[in-house]
Amino acid sequence: MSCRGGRVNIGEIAKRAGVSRSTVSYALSGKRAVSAATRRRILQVIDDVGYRPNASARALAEGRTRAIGLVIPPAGRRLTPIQLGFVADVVAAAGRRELDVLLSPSGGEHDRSFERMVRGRRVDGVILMEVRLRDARAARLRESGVPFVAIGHTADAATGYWVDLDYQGLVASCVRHLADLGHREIALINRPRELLDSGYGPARRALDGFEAAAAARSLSATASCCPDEAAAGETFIEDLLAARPGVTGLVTINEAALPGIERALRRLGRAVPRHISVTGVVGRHWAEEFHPPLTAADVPITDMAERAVELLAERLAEPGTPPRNVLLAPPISLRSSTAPPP
Amino acid sequence: MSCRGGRVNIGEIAKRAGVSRSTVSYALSGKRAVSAATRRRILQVIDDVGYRPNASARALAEGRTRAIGLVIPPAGRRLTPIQLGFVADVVAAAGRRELDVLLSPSGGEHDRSFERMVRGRRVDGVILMEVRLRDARAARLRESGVPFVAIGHTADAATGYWVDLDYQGLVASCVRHLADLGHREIALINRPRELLDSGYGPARRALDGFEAAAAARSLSATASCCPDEAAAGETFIEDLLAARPGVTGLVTINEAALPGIERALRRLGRAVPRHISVTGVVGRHWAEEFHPPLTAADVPITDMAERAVELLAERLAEPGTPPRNVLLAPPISLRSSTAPPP
DNA sequence: TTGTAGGCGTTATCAC
DNA sequence: GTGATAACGCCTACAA
Repeated sequence: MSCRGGRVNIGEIAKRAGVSRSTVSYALSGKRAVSAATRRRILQVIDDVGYRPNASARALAEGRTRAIGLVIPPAGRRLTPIQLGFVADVVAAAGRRELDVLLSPSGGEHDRSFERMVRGRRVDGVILMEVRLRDARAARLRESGVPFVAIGHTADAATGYWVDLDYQGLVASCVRHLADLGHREIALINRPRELLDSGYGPARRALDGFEAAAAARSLSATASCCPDEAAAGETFIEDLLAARPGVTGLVTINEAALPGIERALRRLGRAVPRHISVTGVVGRHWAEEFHPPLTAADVPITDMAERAVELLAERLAEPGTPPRNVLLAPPISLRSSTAPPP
Repeated sequence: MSCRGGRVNIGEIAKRAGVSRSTVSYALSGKRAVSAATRRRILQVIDDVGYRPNASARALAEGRTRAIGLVIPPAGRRLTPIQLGFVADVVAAAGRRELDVLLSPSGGEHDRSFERMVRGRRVDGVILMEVRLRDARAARLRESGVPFVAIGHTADAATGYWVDLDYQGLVASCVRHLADLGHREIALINRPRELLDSGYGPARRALDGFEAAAAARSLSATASCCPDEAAAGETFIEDLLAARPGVTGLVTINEAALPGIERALRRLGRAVPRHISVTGVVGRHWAEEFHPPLTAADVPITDMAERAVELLAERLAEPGTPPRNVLLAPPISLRSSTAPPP
């Protein structure tokens, strides 16, 4: 294809190929038969001048943009590596389906871009990250009639499209794993309190799963929240072990606190897994960086991104179909951070 | 504004307000005087039905999309937290200017989305992350005539718009800082070798700055590359100190290796900064998470994002102006990881 | 197999 | 101050 990316439009191609504009259009879309000869000629010209249909014009005519929106938490709140990897994976998955991705931070009061996307029909559908049990953005999308897939589910789970991780089941599995090893006193290191209080699903359900499983096995269990930071993880462990020195098993869904947890345990002379076992649900990368590598359920972000895009694409293709959703429960990868208590 | 986000277009608003479509348009854009009364009436209707101009139609008519593209490194290569924070910051900065952001991974062979963006006129301009000294994507944009701002500069620095960090100067400052403290034997921990070899500017210029400054102060200096991973940082330190036990000063621009560096130093019994000093150029977060907090130049991602969007917006507004660029040199934040050598 | 023509929703140029 | 009306570039009946 040549250099001049100038102002070539379909009419120009038609003229050069000696056909009508519709023929060019059909040669490209394949929605009507075009003789092999003309098609070849047209494609040749297109390749020569480096033509590509104008996306805006196409969107206007077709009534769809071939783009999806990805609503991310606002920039202020630092994104966790998991969330950020997810963004990249969504873009990749969408790209495979010839969909472009428009990013919109939201949740703060900069919902301007959110509104632009939604009302301005800039996108055909939306993937909504980090959904709360009751979520204003989800409500907004619903009332605007914009198809969307939520990452995490809302309170009315049955009525929408979503992809989520089975935090409840996974955390319960972790608890049972510890119980099976003989642990009697365990603790949950949850995400920050604000998240839990605002009805953030994973935090909520992790807590539920933890408490239920601990009760079922009659373990002595404490659950508390911890800010998403290494430093916070450090003081968390100090405080925890000061208050409850008998704890021998830790379950965490707070990956960002992990480095601090590791540091504190080492400093306090608690070897993992000899003195204390650690497990939970965290990004694979974090599990592997922990010392010793963490026995944990790895958050399958690439899967989640792929499924979310798939669901959305499906929903766009077949608007009528009943809601579908996906609850992922990745296996717990056995590494070396758990063992029987001392 | 009301709920029905349906198919309202400007004609519908015009009808309800009892005016022509153009009047509605002008009431919104302000490009023509509209009497206070009609304007009020129109805005009232718009607010009632929740109308927003269709972005595609507007783009087609105006000849610009009010969207910019952000070209990120492909998903495969894990994005560093700095890069990821940058994405969020760009989106925020663009949002402030009523610009939407389209994401496109590139560099791998998924250049389809890149081409879609560029040739399909989906965006008015592009921000190109992580530019190489000689960069195919930059060349492509240039020949397509798409305005862009590069993060990092290409070999022909003078001819383009870019925003970059003065790695050369910053690393040199770090070296001089160590020299001033009395260090005589230092080492540079650079980004991965592939990046250096492929002409990745920061790696290249960090090396240059390091060698020049070390030579100027007649320090004994080694520079090597290290993969972007904690584990790699760990073995890096082991190898380095085995080979050159006399090293007392470390300069790094590899933030991802930092946790490993910290672990290795601790395990080898080298206290920071008593036995060994550490400094460099890394994301603020990483500097603060290091123990003890790192004396280092903090990569000013928010600034860089803001300036990049600003430059691009300017370039879009005034196509004729000569290239502008910004070389940021943030101060080195004094924390507590450097001291005179033992 | 191919061409003609109308429409998608805006903005912008004329008139009045 | 305001209203018609022609682009913008593409898609897609409807004809031929």
